[in-house]
Amino acid sequence: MSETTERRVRQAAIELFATRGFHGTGIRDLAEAAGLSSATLYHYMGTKEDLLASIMRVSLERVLDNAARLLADVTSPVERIARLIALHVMTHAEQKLETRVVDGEIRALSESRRPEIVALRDQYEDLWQDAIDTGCREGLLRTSAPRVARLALLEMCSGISHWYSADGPLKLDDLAAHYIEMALGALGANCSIESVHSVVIDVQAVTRAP
Amino acid sequence: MSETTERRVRQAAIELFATRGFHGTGIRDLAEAAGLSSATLYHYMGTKEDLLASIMRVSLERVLDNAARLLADVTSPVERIARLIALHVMTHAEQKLETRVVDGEIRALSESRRPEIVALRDQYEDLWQDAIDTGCREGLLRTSAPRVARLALLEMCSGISHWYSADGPLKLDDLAAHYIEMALGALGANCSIESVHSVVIDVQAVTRAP
Amino acid sequence: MSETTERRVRQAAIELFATRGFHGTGIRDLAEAAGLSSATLYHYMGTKEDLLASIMRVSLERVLDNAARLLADVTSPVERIARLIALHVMTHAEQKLETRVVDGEIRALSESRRPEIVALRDQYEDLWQDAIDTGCREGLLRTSAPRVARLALLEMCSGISHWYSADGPLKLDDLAAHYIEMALGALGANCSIESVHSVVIDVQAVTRAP
Amino acid sequence: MSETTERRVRQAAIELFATRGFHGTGIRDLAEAAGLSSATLYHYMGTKEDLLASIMRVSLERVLDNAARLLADVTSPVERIARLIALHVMTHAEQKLETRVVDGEIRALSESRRPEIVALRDQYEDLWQDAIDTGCREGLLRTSAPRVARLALLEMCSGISHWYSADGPLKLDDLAAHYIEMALGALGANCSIESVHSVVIDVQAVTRAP
DNA sequence: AATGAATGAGAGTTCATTCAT
DNA sequence: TATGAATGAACTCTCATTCAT
Repeated sequence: MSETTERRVRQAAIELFATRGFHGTGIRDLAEAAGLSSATLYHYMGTKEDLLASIMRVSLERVLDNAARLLADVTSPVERIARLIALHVMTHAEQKLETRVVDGEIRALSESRRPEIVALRDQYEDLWQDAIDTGCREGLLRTSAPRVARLALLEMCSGISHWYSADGPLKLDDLAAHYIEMALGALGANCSIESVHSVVIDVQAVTRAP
Repeated sequence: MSETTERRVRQAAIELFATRGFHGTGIRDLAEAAGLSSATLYHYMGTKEDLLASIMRVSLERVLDNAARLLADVTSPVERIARLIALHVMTHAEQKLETRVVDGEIRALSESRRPEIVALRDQYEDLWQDAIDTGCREGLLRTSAPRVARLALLEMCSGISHWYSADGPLKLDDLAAHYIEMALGALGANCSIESVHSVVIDVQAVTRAP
Repeated sequence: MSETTERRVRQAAIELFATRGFHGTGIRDLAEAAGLSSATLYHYMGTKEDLLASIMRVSLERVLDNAARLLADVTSPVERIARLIALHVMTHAEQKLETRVVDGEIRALSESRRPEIVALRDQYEDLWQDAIDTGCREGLLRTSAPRVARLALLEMCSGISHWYSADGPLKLDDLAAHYIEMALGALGANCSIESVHSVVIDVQAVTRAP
Repeated sequence: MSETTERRVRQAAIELFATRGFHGTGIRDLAEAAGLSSATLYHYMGTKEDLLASIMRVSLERVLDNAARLLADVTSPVERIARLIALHVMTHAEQKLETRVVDGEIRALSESRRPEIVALRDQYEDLWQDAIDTGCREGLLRTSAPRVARLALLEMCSGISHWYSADGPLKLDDLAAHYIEMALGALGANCSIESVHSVVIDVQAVTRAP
């Protein structure tokens, strides 16, 4: 099974699922975008839903892996949040199509498929929740409803996938720094991170590691 | 043409489009949810896309109207932002299904239909942008990228439509206040709104007016 | 739902399933034979398999009903067998296509559908077995393996559905009489049925009753 | 071309065609059952239909050959019939899958392929017809419609392929004897075959000869 | 106001088969 | 000998929509 053709199929699916939605994407659209006949498509995937689930799984597992590496040995909850924000923003900017699929098409999964993906997503969001809760407990953050804060910040940071462009006026590291500042401001942290930018650089190191 | 039947159709559409997406909703699903045959459906709507566009238009025009009434005579940019946030949050909580359709299904509109709706949405978002820009100009807000701030805050506040429940532990007015605080924190405003709650009350008054 | 159109669909299905087999019959063949588009077909049936199962169920229930009426008040096992044979032969001649479907396409049913139909078939075949067993017990029949006899006779009589033609040289009542003689001969019964033909006439009366 | 692999393919085809039917069997099912890829399959067969026709041809030629050897030098029509019955029953029991394919899938052959196979089958059935006709002419059999008798008996004896099991309570030679008795009974022959069992033994000798 | 009947187009998926390697 | 890759055609079934009643 040609590795590169499979990648082409996945890439085509990511692009189409992201822009037209899963249900808005026909198998023939997919085939055309991948430069294959619709029958050949089925050499490289199971069902259309299999393909969707696989895209989601890979994406979520990658971000979970990156998060684990970024948070290892970091104890300060504010620093942990900052890193999560930077990772999230940069992931949602650099894989904007993929993340839109992950964030937006979970409802398209069948009842039997959904739990696996939702579990991965929850596992990731728990990292956020834990960091926020700890920060509150230690008096470093001020928010009256930590759960709401998590939801609000996740949505805020995910949104970048809807408009980010590498050609835009702001460099991605500046954007990430900006989001860190906004988020910490929203959480009532006195933004005393020595260097917001050093966080961004650490994230870049991890996400570009082999 | 029975007024209430039409409302039932629209309500069914809002529910299904919100939960399954436009392309994920069949005309037969719609008919069943409205308690009609699929043929009868066409007495109360044009095409499926007409119905979607109409739902969006009505929703956007309502929020624009509410915003206009809320901002009339309010000059303080911080107060204006606070009011927009409260309106947005409360609208996205109380009409969570409808707003999910408006926010999430624009891509399902055909090229010819989209501009009208996008124009309404842009008109609404411009209110936010203007308030933020003014606040920055007057030194009341501190944000290095006002456009990014607008996008981030809109996403953050819209997100409530994905999880809000009237049965939840937080009352909506508390939630709105919380969002105002988070947003102003993100914008670097010293949250010197005398009474965040009075804003919320004003919004409630306007959105419940005839 | 037009009664006659539905009948046309069923009749087309019976003809095609009988001559080409269930898997050899496409939904488009079916539609064409019924004079409908393939989409319209689905107004008159569920799935293709639903249609098959329904055809089988109706056919088996009809023959069970006829058998019950024919055997009521008949105690002589030889007479019972004779009646079952006549009914079977005449049914397999007059509904030769339908019976070929019932006899030959059970394997095409899905695992979940098959039990219901098989149960009906078994119920019918039990009537044969009971009559044969009783005849043996009472010394009226001579066969060393009653179960084998039942299987052999059923196959023998069912076969008529593969070649019977109303235009053939033998009238159906003569054929039925012939089969009764062969079967009773095979069972070692001295064919002392006073009048084989009276049995045939009784069967005709029952199968043509409302 | 590995002899044994080809045999595996044929055996897989026989099993699947017999249990699911020709049209119900996919080329991939076939490949899987034979332990090959579907492409490799085509080294060992022509088209799917070629394979079916070949299976039928081989089977029919074998039974014709066996019949010829069994009937050589046998002049008594009753003895000839008995031998044909025993051969038929034993063949349909020992090659139950193969014979089900031959008997049941002729309709799956294309118009151009069918005549050849039908000719072989007719050649075989003519042996039966001739024996029955001769028996009638010589007054040894009593049947009013010899053609019907042939059809009925063939069906009766073929049926064994649908239920025979080597593990069943009856040994095959007893079964064959039973069928001979039933058939001769049906034909009105006073079953004065000195030894039905000697017929069975002769058949076994012939069918197991090289 | 309401619907059964109808349909062309298209959905996702599998078909039998070929061919370069 | 064996197979991954490929495909046009076909599969069953659903789509959004129309129309006569």
